[in-house]
Amino acid sequence: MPKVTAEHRESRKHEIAAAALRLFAQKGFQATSMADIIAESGLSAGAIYGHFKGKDELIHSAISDLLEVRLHGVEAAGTADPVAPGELLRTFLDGIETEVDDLGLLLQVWAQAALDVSSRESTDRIGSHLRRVLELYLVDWYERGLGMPAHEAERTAAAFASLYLGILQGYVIQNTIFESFDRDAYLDAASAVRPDFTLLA
Amino acid sequence: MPKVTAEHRESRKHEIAAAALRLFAQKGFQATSMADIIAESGLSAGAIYGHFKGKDELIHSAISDLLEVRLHGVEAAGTADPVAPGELLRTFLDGIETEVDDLGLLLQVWAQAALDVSSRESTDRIGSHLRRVLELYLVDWYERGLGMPAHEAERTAAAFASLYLGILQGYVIQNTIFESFDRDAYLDAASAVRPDFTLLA
DNA sequence: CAATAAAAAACGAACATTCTTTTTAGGAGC
DNA sequence: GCTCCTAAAAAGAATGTTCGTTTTTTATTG
Repeated sequence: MPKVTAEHRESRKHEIAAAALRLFAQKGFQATSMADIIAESGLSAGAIYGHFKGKDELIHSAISDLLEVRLHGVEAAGTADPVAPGELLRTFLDGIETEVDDLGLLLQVWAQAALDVSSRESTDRIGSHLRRVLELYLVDWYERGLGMPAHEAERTAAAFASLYLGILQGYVIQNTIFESFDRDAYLDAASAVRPDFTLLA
Repeated sequence: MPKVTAEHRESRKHEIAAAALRLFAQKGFQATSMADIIAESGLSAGAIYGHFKGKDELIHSAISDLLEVRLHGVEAAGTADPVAPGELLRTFLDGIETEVDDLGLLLQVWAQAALDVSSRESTDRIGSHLRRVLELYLVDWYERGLGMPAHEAERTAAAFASLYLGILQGYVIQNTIFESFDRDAYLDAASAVRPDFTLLA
């Protein structure tokens, strides 16, 4: 009686998903055919369908893999010293750019999230998590870095976490689409953002 | 109903493109079939193919229409008094949300722009234009609203225009994907952004 | 240690759809 | 007569999926 290590089976799934993601970054989800994925993975149709019920499941699984990686990258963070928002953004982006080899892939994921509920829930979950982590860093910075009172630091951080997340998303879009995008200038501007606390009361 | 004038022919094209855009917002570009578009437009296959060489041309034409509308909305702006950035963003978003009935459509366009050069060029052109307009408003605000010296106002505006554009893009993404997105909080935070001029020297 | 049996994984040609596009013949308004 | 359209059919290509077969892997037995 043969025994199958569940790990090996899982890693094969991730292998296929990784091959699929490479194509998704180039052609998008729908324009990537099963034949493409079969060729890129170096396997056969039957092999793929042994691991995934169909193309939809493969897409969702690939997206999950991608976002999960992102999530672990964020978890790994955490420092003793408060970090300035500008540096924080740079760290996040460095992480993303090493994990995701083509940032354009994120645009595909967001577009897909706009179309079906399941993708949207995954993306929402990871995005919200990312926002929370950002918020914690900001509280730390406003409190220990700028010397703000605790409850004021929390209020400001809560308000600005979404905004910084938006700035990150804007970076991804412009970096992918705009030919003459100046990453450093963008991040310099992001670093020069100061909350006007009087307006957040 | 049918007329002979070239305008009517053009307006019929826009009609078809508008019908297509409605579907693209729901299902994305590739998953929308010609049969879908034919049904939604209320016309026949022959009519559609009389106006467009094929699906690709229809997609690009529809995207162009969408972005062109956006461009005109921006052009229409221009006020005597300097406008605070926060209010500026609200005005822009109001414009976008009335012109584009489903913001998710923008996510589809950005994803498409990541995939093919032609879409990317269109999107880049419109985006850059939008950025320039933003920049002009910002110069005005920094100079006349905040009383900054001209050349400093220009430098600051140049640096921050991309950032504000990114904030807008982040709004679109989060508004589309995040279930519990708080639009007002996001825009309030955006309004509370103050450039730290010392960091932009 | 080899031989073997059984199960899992992989193959890949074939299949049934679905899709885009073209073509047909005809009708309505100017 | 000219243009724009309809309705339907169908060609031709591409797609997702299935399934009978073959290969590889694994545990057990002689």
